[in-house]
Amino acid sequence: MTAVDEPAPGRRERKKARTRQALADAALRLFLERGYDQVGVKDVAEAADVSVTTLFKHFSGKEALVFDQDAEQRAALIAAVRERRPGTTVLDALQAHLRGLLVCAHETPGFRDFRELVENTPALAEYAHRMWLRHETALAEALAVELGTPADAPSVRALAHYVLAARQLAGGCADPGPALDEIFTRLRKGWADLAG
Amino acid sequence: MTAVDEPAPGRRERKKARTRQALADAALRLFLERGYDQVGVKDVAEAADVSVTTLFKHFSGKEALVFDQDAEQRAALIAAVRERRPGTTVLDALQAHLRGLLVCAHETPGFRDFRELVENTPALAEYAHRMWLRHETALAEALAVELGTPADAPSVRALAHYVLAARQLAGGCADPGPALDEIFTRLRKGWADLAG
DNA sequence: TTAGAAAGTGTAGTGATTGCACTTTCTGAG
DNA sequence: CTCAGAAAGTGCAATCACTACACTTTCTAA
Repeated sequence: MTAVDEPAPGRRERKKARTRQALADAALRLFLERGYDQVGVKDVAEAADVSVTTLFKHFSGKEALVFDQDAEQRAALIAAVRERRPGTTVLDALQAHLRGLLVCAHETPGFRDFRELVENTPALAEYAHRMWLRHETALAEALAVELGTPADAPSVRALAHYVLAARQLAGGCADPGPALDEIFTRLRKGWADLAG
Repeated sequence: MTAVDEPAPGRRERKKARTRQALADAALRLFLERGYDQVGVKDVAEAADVSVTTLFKHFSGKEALVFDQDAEQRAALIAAVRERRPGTTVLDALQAHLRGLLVCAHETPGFRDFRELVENTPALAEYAHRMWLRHETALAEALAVELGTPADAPSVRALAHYVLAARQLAGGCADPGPALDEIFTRLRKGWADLAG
């Protein structure tokens, strides 16, 4: 939805993107087939028909091969806050957004296997978690703007962190939906003076 | 403070403990001197006068060399909840405990350098964080006992997680003390029905 | 047209971590 | 006391992610 880069694709850029995609695809396929630990970066590179050196020019590490969505994820999160329906509180908007993510992960057929792979591979689970929590600062800034407070206020940073953490917290429960509701209800009480 | 293991030390156990300690000491010294990344496990092993293989029989990885306090840390956390002064709420007790940790890390001269080392070394910072968050389940159980709720209730798990996260949250602020107070005030509001 | 940036390659290396086969050192039952 | 075996320690070779380097092959843009 946020397409701002089509001014001069150039053959070069196209090839580059193609290689990158080939790597990501090969990686996901192999990981799902054999398991993360049973696949070496060498295998991925070979499957994508490039050298290992090239692989590392495109991705910062083995885990990064599976998470190419960082930017989109963050953009969606911030958009959920900034472009919420008028009259909606930020917490309502965030709750809805997180619910969407949970549903997507749990019910979309394609995401199922991916989700399982990540959850059953400690290295990947951690990486995903780290990556997700890295949105904390961005979210805190967005919240600060909406609430009219400084972005480095402890209460705002904490709220941002707690909202993000709510995802894993709810996701780890037997029944994620109600769990998410409960957590957000409590957050609303605690932050009633800032976000209703 | 929790000494329950003196039944049959045996020369063997003693030597084992000594080797372990020698490794931990050598590691901390070298890391502080040269920096974590500038020291190889080989160097540590040599400094402690054992083989690299032996080092890995004692510690699960390079990072673990610096964190030998996992069990004590958890015990202290749980104790802060279970052995709190009568009439004190669990959140009061936890807040006091966390404040103690912050003060200790910031003012005790010996801990200063250690703290800095950990914070300036991504690998260590992450490891410490992971390790700390691993107390979540234990804390949730302790809380559940005190509050008379099931340990896997989302609200309890979330509270445990949020309390633990409060440490880093406050520690990252310019003025940790007030930040901690503010966060706990909000948590108390949100969880008023469970922990006053 | 051509200089140079950018993509890609192969080789060789480092550093953490593991497996294996082995020696040494204690401990506990007989 | 002694001896079998568990546990601690050793050395070596290998794996695996990742990096540095020096090089070739495109493309692009002035």
